[in-house]
Amino acid sequence: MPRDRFTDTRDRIEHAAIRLFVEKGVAETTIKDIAGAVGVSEGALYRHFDSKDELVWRTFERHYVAFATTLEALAAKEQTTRAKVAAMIHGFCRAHDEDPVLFRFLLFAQHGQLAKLAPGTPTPVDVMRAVLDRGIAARDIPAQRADLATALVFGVVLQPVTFAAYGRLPLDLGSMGDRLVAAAWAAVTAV
Amino acid sequence: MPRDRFTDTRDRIEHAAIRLFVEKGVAETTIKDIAGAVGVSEGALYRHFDSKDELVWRTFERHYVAFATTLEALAAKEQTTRAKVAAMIHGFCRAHDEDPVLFRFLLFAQHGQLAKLAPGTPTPVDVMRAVLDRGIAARDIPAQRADLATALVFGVVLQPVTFAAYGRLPLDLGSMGDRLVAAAWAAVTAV
Amino acid sequence: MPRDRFTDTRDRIEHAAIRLFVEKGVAETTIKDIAGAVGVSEGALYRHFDSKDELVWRTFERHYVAFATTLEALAAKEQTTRAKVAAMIHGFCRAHDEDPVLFRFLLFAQHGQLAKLAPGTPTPVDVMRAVLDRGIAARDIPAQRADLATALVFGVVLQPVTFAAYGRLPLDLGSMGDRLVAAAWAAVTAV
Amino acid sequence: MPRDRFTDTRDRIEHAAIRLFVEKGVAETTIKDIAGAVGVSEGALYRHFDSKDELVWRTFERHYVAFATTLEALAAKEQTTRAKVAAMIHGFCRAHDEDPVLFRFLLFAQHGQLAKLAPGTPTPVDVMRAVLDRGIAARDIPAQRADLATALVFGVVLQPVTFAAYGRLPLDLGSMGDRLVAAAWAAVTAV
DNA sequence: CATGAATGAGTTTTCATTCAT
DNA sequence: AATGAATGAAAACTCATTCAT
Repeated sequence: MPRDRFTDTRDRIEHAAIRLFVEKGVAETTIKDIAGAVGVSEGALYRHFDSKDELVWRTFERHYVAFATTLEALAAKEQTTRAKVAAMIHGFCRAHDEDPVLFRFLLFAQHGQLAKLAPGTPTPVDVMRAVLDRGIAARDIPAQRADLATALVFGVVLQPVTFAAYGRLPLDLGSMGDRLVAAAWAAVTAV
Repeated sequence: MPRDRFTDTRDRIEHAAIRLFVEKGVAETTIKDIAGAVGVSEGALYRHFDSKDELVWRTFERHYVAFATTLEALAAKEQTTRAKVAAMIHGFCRAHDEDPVLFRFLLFAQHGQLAKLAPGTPTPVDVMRAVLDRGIAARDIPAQRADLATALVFGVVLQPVTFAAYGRLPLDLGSMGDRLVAAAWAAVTAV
Repeated sequence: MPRDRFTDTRDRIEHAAIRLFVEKGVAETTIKDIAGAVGVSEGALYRHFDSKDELVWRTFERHYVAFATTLEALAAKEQTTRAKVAAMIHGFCRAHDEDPVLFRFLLFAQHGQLAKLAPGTPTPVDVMRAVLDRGIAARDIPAQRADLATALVFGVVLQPVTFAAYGRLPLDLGSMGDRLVAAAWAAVTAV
Repeated sequence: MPRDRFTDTRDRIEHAAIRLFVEKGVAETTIKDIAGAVGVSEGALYRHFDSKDELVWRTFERHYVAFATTLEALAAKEQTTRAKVAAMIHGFCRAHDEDPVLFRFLLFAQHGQLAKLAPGTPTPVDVMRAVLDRGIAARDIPAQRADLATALVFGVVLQPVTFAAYGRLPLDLGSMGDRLVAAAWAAVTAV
């Protein structure tokens, strides 16, 4: 039991923290809240994280970068621009549906954290932008500012996540995947 | 006259607060920060607002409701669904360009505040949703969940705001207004 | 009353802190101790000092530099090396006798603080060393390493302070001033 | 051989602790610091010492008393007061040069520990004072307060140690031994 | 004997809010 | 109305010590 408890205390902290961060907000979540949710003392958290800031940041960065990597792999598997975009959008939906709480954390906690990313770190935005940029160069997509195209695709995908978080849409974005792909592609090509 | 000075100070407080809220986050902004930015003492703020929470809430509510009202009026002036949506999107752009900081505050600071709105209060989301819902009923827009359609339009409009906040897009959304209308309409009709 | 209390709260904090630092040690003195001794809340201290470290450092630096300046002035008034040294030693005694607690703070709290002094800052050691160095150059004192001579004079003067702190010697060093001058001079010239 | 390893670990702990105590101060040195420096776990320290306080105290007392005993033996070998004082001062220098870090620990860490010494325990100060006291009685030294004479000798010897710790003097006091003897004797006889 | 996660009591620090002037 | 020192409650963080393995 100690091994098990030991091994995943860090994970349990991260899990509980993410959930609380999404529920109440990062600043509104105290170390006491997290410790209480995990069932350990407050001091125990500091064996696993140097500070609350570090807990937030490490958690954010790890999953954020991992997600960017996942998106990149999904895009790499496809040939056409549309297929790449579709694969990535389905990747967003899958990531969301697998762990909506984590996805919301990445979406809502960005503000303070994005600036801390090391300059060259690839982000989901970068990955999408690169695909769209090449699609524009290849004339798969009408000529336009790549950043705007990226914003349109992200908006089409992420706003439903926000609506789902507020209960305005169901939690399984997967079921809307094809629709979101169609909408995003239409938005991007509607010049 | 005292009224003027009072009003003026109150406005300056609100302005400074909004700016700081957007820059650092609501929880991360202290009364001291705001007082310092305005150039008054900390205690003086309490002549104008009962509490920090009230300052946040009042500021948010006032502008949020006003913006919903503006949107409603813009939509009412138009006849067709598309024209109503277009008018509202241009309304978003205008509101953003006139005061990007305020717009970001309304967009980003929502989390804690939205739940406080009195149940019946009309929000921008409600206004847009009503127009789209009627558009679906009138077959101006293909049959679909009105909430999803609303999310798509909001996503197309608000994500560029986020990108602008991060410097990925220029601050004048107005110049992209027609493009956003086309994109939003394409997204909504791309069933 | 408010004016008075207001004006010297900072001084009262410094006074109480110095006394406690000398009595129990800097690390062993808590903010609570200091606040309790002054009769204010713990939070109140932070209006006057940014942190405990800053309280220690500011207090140390201010008095340490002031004392160096005092010594310099005392030396400047005299012509001969011996007279300069004598004046400084009497300055030490006077400073000690006027406020033994402050003097001990400067003597005992040095360890952590000395390294923080800005590179060029003149210290009592520097002042004494400069006088002795010139004395050696002028052959008023036998040729020797100026640092050693400085150490000898400081040892002769400061060790009695330590003994006084432990109750082995009376608190009025002033009464031993001439003796200390004689001893220091003898030590320095006994090559 | 458990004994050897045990002893060895214990010594390594003591060594590392002393070094850290001198570098950062006793209160500023954590059990974690010491364990890290030794390369063992934190819990392991408690096999060798009951508590941090005990570690500090035991380490201090052992070396402090041993040094007093050494001084006493050195003095006992000599006949005249001057020879006794000279032998002791050379003993100080030798002790310092053999292990400057340990010597500094005994010198600087005293504050909290001196009061814990059992009332009759002979200290270096006592040993020196006894010799000087008898020297005064025998008129080898001019009549004066024995405590002051002791302070002068200690000051002449220990201040160079402090200067060496700060890099103002070289680490081998041995080379200055005769000079320090001459200075100390001059200081004491310069009534 | 060793490990190192966990504890828990303390310590420092923050900050919205109050209040005497 | 304005001031800003002071409060007090809560937050983040530290660390000697314990304990199950």
